Amino acid sequence: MSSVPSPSLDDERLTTVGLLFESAGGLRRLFSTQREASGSPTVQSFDILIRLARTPGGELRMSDLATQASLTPSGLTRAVDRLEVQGLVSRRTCPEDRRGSFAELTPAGQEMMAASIPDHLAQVESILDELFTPEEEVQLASALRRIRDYALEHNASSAGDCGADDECPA
Amino acid sequence: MSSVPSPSLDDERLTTVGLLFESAGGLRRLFSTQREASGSPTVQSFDILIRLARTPGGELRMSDLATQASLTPSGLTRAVDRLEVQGLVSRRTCPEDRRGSFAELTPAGQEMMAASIPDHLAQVESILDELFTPEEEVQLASALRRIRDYALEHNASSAGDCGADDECPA
DNA sequence: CACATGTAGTTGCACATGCAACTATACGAT
DNA sequence: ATCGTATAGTTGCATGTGCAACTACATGTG
Repeated sequence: MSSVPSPSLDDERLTTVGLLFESAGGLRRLFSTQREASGSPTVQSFDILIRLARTPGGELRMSDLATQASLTPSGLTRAVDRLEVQGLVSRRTCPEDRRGSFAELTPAGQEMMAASIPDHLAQVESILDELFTPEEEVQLASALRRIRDYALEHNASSAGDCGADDECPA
Repeated sequence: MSSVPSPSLDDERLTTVGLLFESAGGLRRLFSTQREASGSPTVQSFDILIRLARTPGGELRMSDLATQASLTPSGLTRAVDRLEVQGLVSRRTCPEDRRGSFAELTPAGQEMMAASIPDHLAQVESILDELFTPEEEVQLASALRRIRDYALEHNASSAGDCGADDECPA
């Protein structure tokens, strides 16, 4: 019991999980590099901005945004603070529930995203096209969605609600 | 051009990338929660420890470890510092290249991992078994591996070498 | 209505991380 | 041998993040 017996240490499952972290981290870094070159916002900012841009109404509740961006409420507050200082995002108090706020892109934020997204999309497409067939892409997305939903459910704070971006087009 | 025209904003590719980040982040949080309960080390520490534990010789070059853990050399130095203070890891200067160091588990670190891994593995298995068929699991691992390798190659610093854990059993 | 309980978001503080600059060692050319 | 360049790893500094405590509002119960 004193020398790691490596019984199932090389279990494929651990590898899979390790790969998930590595691939996400690696991709994040990759985007980061490319983004620096473009003078665009930081990756974590971009991750927030793009989720706002992709939301039909252009605005999202702080808590939903936090979930989607894998941030705690605290982390999101600061992140939105920064974006607000940069003039890319603004807060709007929710009329029906005055505790809550919406975050929405300002016109400047919309312009910024309109300018940044094409490059990002091109990079993403280039990567996925090189690595996967369309069919594999669908399978991958499906698998990842299952993991995300599982995590959402089990990290559960206000689960069951509507934490998912893609399932919640309304 | 001033109002995000959402031309291809809902492109499935962006969703896939978003899902990758969300699933990794969600899973990380999930492990974090469970780990807290067990009094085990932090998730990021655990990520480092498990990669050491799973390496045949039980030791890894700092730079390789940094790559695998998605950390910069700087970040890894601090992380290993902390683990060294806790007595779980020790540094060993590489005899052939006195610039480099190996990080290796101390006996205490080995015990800690031997105690922690079963729980972790059980959790991972429970998740994967619930979400995927064995076949899907293989496909997922393959897809993630391709992404990781792509990122490794294109983030390239000392690529071509041997940055991958699974391909490099030696 | 008054009060207890729950939820959305924000702030203090501690910590982990990245970037840039630095040290020490290795490798190649003259 | 000596020098110049490249690589492995470490440190100063600034920043981003999480946790816990807090405020403001909402909702249910008497």
